[in-house]
Amino acid sequence: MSAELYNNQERHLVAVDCIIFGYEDGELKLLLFHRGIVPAKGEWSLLGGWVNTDETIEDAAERVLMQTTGLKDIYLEQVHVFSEPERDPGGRVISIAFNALVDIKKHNKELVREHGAHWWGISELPKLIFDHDQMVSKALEKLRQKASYEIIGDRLLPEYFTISDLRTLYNAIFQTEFDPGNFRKKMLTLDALKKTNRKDTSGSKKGAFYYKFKTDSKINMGKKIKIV
Amino acid sequence: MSAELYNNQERHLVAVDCIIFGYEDGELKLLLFHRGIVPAKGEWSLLGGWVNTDETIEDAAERVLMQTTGLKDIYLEQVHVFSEPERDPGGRVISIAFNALVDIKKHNKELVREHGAHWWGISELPKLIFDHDQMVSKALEKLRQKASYEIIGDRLLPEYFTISDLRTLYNAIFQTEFDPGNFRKKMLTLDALKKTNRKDTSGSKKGAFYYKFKTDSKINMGKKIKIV
DNA sequence: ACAAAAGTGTTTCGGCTACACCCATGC
DNA sequence: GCATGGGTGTAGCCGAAACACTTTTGT
Repeated sequence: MSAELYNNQERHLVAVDCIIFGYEDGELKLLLFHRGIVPAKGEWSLLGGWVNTDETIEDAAERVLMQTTGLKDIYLEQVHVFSEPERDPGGRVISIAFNALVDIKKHNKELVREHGAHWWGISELPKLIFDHDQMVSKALEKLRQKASYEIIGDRLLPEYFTISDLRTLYNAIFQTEFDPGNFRKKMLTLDALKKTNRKDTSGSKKGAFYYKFKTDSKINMGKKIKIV
Repeated sequence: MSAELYNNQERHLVAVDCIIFGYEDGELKLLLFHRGIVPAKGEWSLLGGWVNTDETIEDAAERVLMQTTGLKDIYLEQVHVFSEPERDPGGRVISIAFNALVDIKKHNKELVREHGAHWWGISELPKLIFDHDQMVSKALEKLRQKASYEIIGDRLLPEYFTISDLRTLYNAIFQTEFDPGNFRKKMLTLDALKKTNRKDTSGSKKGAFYYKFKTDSKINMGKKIKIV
């Protein structure tokens, strides 16, 4: 069993591209980068990086995110593999798209600025290079699906937040307006949130209680996948 | 813009592994292979193949399936990328797992026999090489999710089938017993099936009408992804 | 006649929806 | 007091689940 067993086979460049979601000012946002290398230098793109021999693709995505945003322990999820031979005019690159959910408040703004990055509202994205538009579209689809089955705020919101914050996040994700009363009831029946006794008075005169996620997160939405 | 732009980067072997689902005798089955090359020669594995430079990973999966089973136009869906550096003792191979749904009746049995393949019931699989067990587990999860949102029989069942056939397939997929009456009603409300006037009398004295899928398949199960 | 699967009907239950309606407070 | 968002209550609707019941026909 040597490493040369498969030597007759073609080898490929493998990359990861990260769709970095954040949430700020009631809007779902994506972190995009001015591409620093040819081809398409200077255009907007997702955060990408090469996969090395001694790491998994998840490791690679984590490393690239750490180097660029200073964040660690980021939620990552595979989205889709893009492998059109001509997708990157610079050469044949197989790229795995990853969803990354980050708390905008926490990332290292210096690092990000250095890398020529900018947060864009989900509904006003610029044209992206290559097939990155497709990646974003798949990523959003996946994010919505995920958000349908579990509360995903724990990665996008700060530690303490109000139910209204959570609702506004969901409004942004699904581009709709959820009924405040029904939304609250649904979220509370899931038994994933812990009420604190502090209030946020910035949003209303009455003030809204802060909640936080229970430690055993990963609560599902009760919508069991089930047919018939 | 030359093909040598990215020449400093490490290149990797990229493979596809196909989880080939079929349905026969009321059981969900997987097509497994006696591996023909070292390492792990002779052990059971999924159908795998290398990705070439001039093709997408989907092309590669299609090609491998065609060469091995003689089938074309097979339903394929990406499942997950497996990239542990040590997952294959023969070398660092990044593998993309694909779900393939085939009509067992249609494949080229000669070709398959030549390749030392065998259909295994989903509940009595042998130990598989490498991380192929994990692949199967992810594949099943994905299949169930898919089956929850759309009727998937059109790839696994013959052209004409009874509602009972469809129910038995679903029973096999979800390892449960759906209520015959409720199942029938649910499937018919989806408006995806077309009744014929021929009957299958093999299953009962009364006989059951054959149905076929409406041409515009891809009907979803009415379970809209929706929260609140 | 009877067994056995096909197919229909009925009742109950729980969750979602669409509201109406209090509550607390800053102005 | 009144406007504003926070928070609670409730009636109606709809689909899932459970299960009784009717139909058909080979034996």
